[in-house]
Amino acid sequence: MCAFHPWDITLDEAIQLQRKLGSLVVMVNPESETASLKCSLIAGVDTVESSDGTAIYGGVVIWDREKEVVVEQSSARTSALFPYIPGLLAFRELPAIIRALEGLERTPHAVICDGHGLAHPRRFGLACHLGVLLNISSIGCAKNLLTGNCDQPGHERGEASPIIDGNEIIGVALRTQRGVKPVYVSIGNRVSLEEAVSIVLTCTVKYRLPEPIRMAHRLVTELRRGES
DNA sequence: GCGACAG
DNA sequence: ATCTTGTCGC
Repeated sequence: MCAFHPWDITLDEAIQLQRKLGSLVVMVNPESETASLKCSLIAGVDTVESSDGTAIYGGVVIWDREKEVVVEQSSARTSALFPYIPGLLAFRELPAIIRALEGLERTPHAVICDGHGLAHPRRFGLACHLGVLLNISSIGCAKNLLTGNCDQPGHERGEASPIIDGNEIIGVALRTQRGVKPVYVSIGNRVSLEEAVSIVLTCTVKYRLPEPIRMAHRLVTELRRGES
């Protein structure tokens, strides 16, 4: 079982938990900028369901963005205890992700998540949830918007436009490659939005999605193939 | 009430 | 997420 807090809870309890933990998000990197630049180990996490939907495969890959190679990976399989509900994704995916992370020997500088961080109705998406529970730096990198609106960013790699919800900027739409759809980057925990964007950009060498996310996706998909 | 809705 | 073959392009 996972520590931290229960995962087999009701919908109302999950929402209250998000409101409670939301105040613990740290929107800056406590480490110095110079120190963060030296850290090249970035992890990506992802999950996939078993074909019958009763199990979750979680995977994590640590990517060295300087050498551009995978240096470590870990995975886990857990029972699915919570349904997929937009806004409550963390309660379905995090148990498997956390168990996968516990299998790592190295400590990455930051973890990129396949989903939102602050760009969430209650400002507490999966990336925030993971970062707060483990007290680590985390980044949300989603393929679609959940809440808020934004203009289309310029078509060149690196161009971005803010995601606005009400009167606050909750993330950015970021063009990671020329001519591809943008990804939606937001703060998870212990990073600034600027550093989150920088990390995502340095990890998108060739494709739309950050390399650590692509590798983690590949890992869990392969696990399901061989165990279903 | 109606539409939107990460993976 | 998933249903799904070929096909256009580097």
